[in-house]
Amino acid sequence: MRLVVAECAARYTGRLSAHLPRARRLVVVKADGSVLLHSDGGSYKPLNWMSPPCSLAVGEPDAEQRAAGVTQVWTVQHAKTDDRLVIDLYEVHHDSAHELGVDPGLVKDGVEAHLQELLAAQIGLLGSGHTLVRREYPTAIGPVDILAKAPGGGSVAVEIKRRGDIDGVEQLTRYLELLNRDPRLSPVRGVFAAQEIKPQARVLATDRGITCLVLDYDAMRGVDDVDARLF
Amino acid sequence: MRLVVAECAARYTGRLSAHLPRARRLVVVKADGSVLLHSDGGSYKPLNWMSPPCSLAVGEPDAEQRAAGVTQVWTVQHAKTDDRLVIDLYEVHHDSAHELGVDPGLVKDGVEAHLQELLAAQIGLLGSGHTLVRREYPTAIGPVDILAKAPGGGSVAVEIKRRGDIDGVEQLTRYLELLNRDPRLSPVRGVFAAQEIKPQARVLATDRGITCLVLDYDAMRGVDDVDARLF
DNA sequence: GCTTGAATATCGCCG
DNA sequence: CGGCGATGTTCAAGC
Repeated sequence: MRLVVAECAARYTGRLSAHLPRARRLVVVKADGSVLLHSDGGSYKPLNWMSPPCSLAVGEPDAEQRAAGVTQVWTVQHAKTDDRLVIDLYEVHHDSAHELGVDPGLVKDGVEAHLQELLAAQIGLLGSGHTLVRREYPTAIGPVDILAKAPGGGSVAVEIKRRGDIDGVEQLTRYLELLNRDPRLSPVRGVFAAQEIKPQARVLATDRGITCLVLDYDAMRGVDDVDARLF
Repeated sequence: MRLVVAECAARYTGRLSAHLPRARRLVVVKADGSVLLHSDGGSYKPLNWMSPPCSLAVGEPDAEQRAAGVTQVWTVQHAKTDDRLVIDLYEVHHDSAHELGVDPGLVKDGVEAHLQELLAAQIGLLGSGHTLVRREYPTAIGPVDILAKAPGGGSVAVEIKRRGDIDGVEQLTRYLELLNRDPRLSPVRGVFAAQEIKPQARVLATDRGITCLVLDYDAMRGVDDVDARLF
């Protein structure tokens, strides 16, 4: 990522034509070639930008531009469309480059985390007599969403998804294999819990002796709200 | 505007809950207090952000965070809602501040300018036999969008708008009054061209003997593309 | 000021 | 890869 703070003007052509009069701005050049032009206010949206895939060519100003103070002309061309962003750079106040690496990305823990929280609080949904051991029960291959004790002995491992797909069943299967090696927990039964369980996932789960549990998010929130009002 | 490149992790709560695992990112703090967290890829949208109005408070990490390597904790709180973004900063690789001043902002010369360009290239849309005199034909009260020669003698003045409103008809009327005083051009007929013409504008234009011409932007672009392919 | 609709929308899911 | 819907949407125009 390259960060440039400079006096600049820009012209964009693509779906529309637009231009930015000369002003001091932040120019961000990302590793994928995309470019953002940011002012010191507004929302997260840049004044102008070019989305990837695109390429940046640094050129020389012509005589007229040079006389006006332009030191560099950047042409950012989209690889697939004819979208083009041309930036005239005047005085450059800052210019630095940074290695950032690949980003793990944003994790939205909205619904899934909330479902885990709610199911832990309403552990009886697994069946009468179950007790919570803990959420995010650690194993060598990652934490299990919920681990509970079954009333008749043995344990229950729960994998929670917003949408229950085959991947989730596979994940739970790996956990179960590991957990069942632990004599303090064994036998460990599996519960695949989700707001919506795909037919293929249900077939696979059932075939492996895993119980499917469809979670009614609104109903669970309702119970939670009632609890909250009681205390 | 402050630019920080640092190892960081973040948590956002507001309309949803989300978190960013630790990674090296760009943190932009704008003059209005808004904050952007950018990775080295993706689109112009930040991984996470806080929109203005908001305030940034820099705090100390607690013992546990300090042991994990956190050096600063930034809390960005929205002024009107309970939206909050908390950023844990680990190693800081870059930190600089820049005065940018007020930005004049983006000027969209998109559709109207493009329509003028396209109509000039497809001047036959005014009727068979018309020839272009010039775009932006200068008058004492400003340039007329397009001036053309009519096949039977006389001229045609065209006012182009994206959305044709009464104001545009008034504008064209003023131009026509002026242009008709010029014996080299007279008689000058008026054409009011727009992607969409409001009923009131159409009534006024018709009443004044001005022709209304609805422009099909996509079709005109299509013709333009065909031309481009031929050359 | 509120409401409505477009956006260089972006983003994720589903077929 | 194309289509559809949601977005912490943002943004501008109309009323």
